[in-house]
Amino acid sequence: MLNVRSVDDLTARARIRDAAMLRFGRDGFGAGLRQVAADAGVSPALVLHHFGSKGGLREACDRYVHDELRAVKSDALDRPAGEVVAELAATAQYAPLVTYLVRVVLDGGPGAAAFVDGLVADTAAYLEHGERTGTVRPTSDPQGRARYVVAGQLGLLLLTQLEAAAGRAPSPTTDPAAALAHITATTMQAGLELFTHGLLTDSTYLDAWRAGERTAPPAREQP
Amino acid sequence: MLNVRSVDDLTARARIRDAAMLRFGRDGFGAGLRQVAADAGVSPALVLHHFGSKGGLREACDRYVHDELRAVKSDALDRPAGEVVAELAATAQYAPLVTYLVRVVLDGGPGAAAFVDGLVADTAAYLEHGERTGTVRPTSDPQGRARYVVAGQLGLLLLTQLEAAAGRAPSPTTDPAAALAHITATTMQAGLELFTHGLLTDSTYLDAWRAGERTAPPAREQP
DNA sequence: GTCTATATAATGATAGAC
DNA sequence: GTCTATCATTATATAGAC
Repeated sequence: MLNVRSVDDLTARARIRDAAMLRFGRDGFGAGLRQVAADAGVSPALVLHHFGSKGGLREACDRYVHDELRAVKSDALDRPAGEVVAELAATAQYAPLVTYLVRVVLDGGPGAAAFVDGLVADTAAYLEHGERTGTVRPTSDPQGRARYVVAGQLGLLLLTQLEAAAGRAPSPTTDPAAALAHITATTMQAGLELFTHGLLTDSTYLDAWRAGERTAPPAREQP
Repeated sequence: MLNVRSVDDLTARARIRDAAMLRFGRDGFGAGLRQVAADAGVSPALVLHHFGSKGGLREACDRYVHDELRAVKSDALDRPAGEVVAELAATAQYAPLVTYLVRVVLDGGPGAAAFVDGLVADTAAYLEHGERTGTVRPTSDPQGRARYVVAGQLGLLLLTQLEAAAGRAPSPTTDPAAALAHITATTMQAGLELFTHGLLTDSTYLDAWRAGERTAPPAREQP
């Protein structure tokens, strides 16, 4: 686990960084330095004194998240990445960190692809471990499957954020625990069913795909 | 189908709108009016003359996409929404429209939630149709399942965009057909396997979840 | 309808006092 | 380290000529 610290005994630099993560996470990287400074209770000039430029501030946030995440990951090597992230997101202390991370992915910068690559690799490793212990089915395309699983989790995160923004679900930044409970309540059942039994009743589509290899599926009149 | 029109015989207003959709879709809504005007080959002032404000321009783009999509949808009522979107995305003429749509969702405005709601509803209806015809398994949570499927497709779209931005995959805006082919090649097999057989070997997790109802899954030592 | 020129506000960034 | 004051640039938006 990481250091649990009170809010007051942070250096101004750390306070600015935290404020930036929260503000960028909520509003995107279009948010202004003045806003970040106000959130941190300092002058705009101090932000640039500590981080040089807006880009520097952003990089500092990226580095911080990266380091924290690596610490958490080494603490949870045998668990699925999605679950660890979900647990983090439900912890008030780490929720802004996850929100920021989602924003980085949504923003689509160069760091985003690398981060997602890491998620896919972790997931692939975890699924392979499941295969060895017999709980996960073997697959002909481990990488593709891991990609699919990660994509699903990212999409779910995106959906949750949209619904929170529309006021239809608890906000992950305001009430992280409630937000996770909401995701769980609305998707766990369906997700487990899908992962247990699949969606289709038989393998005609899969067989057709395998037969035609790289051809479009028989799309026109059935799923 | 919709009107096929040449590029030249568009009114300036339409040319500006198209340029805006493309630019906003590529760069996000932070893109400036000057850039849009330059893309359309007009002066910045003309953009505001026609649309009043940047917000007005954005609303015009939203309306246009909404109308086009409704026309396409009425033309493909019995097909899965994801497939229709994928087909559109692969058509050079409509690719910018899809790119813009993805941007709207990523931006997370009020229209985004409504649009996703529509996708979920369509998917739920389509899956129910599949249940009736016997190709899709019944579920205890149709809405949740539709949400899950839509989330997966959104996540896949997001992943594709990230990889394209990182230069590791063909760009959906530059070469739409190649981009779709790439998605298909990298995920269709794994997706079909997942939808046909699921991911888990047995129903212990599902059973445990159903028994505990609304409790967290037995996460610690297996998927 | 379309332009040039301009107003006004906000942005990131700098200089220098304390 | 932290501030106030200010700069240069860009943003959206307006006024008015053609």
